[in-house]
Amino acid sequence: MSVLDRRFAALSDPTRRAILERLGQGAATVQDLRDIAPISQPALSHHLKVLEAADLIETSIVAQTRPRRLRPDALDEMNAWLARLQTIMEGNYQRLDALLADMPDTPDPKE
Amino acid sequence: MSVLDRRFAALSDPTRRAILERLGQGAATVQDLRDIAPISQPALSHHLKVLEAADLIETSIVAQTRPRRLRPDALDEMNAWLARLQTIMEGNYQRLDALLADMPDTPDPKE
DNA sequence: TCCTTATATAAGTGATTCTTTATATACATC
DNA sequence: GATGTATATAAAGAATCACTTATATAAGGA
Repeated sequence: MSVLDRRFAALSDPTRRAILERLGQGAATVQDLRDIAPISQPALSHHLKVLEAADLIETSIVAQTRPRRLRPDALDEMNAWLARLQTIMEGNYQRLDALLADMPDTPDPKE
Repeated sequence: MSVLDRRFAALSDPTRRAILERLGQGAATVQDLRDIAPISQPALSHHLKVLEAADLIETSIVAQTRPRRLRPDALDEMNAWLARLQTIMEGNYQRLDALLADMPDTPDPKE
């Protein structure tokens, strides 16, 4: 499973999207996130693990707490993929050329 | 499961992303898509069903064939969600930059 | 040391996903 | 009507997922 696979899969869950939106306002611990959904603490920790496996968030260590924050470049790859497909769909070749020129290599969605 | 859930989940599979990229070049039947991945015809039909349930593609009927094409507005909602999160993130980092610039001393950059 | 807080991990369960082969349905052509 | 082609659906199995409760680990404070 590629990182791109994991990222899209991670975003397919509304609880995980809510976590990301909450982290958009700044770092948060598991306790801080308890009220984003009516689930158990282990379930929440599991969602965080999924998000971290997708390289969408990162973890620091402060005493017993593990504040999570968003990775700034996390969405770039997905945005690039969506933009490329949308550009193809819209037949906007100028934008496609610009996008491809910005890319280091031709992205291959297969792994 | 919301449409947004289904869309992100649909994109988490590389075979389905390959199908979408192929459909970016125009409508295609199941037979046209056979070489997208080494899977059986029912498996391919299943992927198409997932993509259609996510409102990413639509189906027409031409004799026995069922040409699929991309739905032009399919990616808008996902783009909007990603753009919003990215905006939140960027705003957060701008605020962080401002905060660091205001500080008299270099804070501990430990992460 | 003992207790509390914060988080992770284990174990188990039910639901969902992805795949296959086999079969059914719809249409075209002969 | 019989046959071939295109696609869908059914059935079944393996793998993964999302959740639970119970427990383990790690650190802080009395």
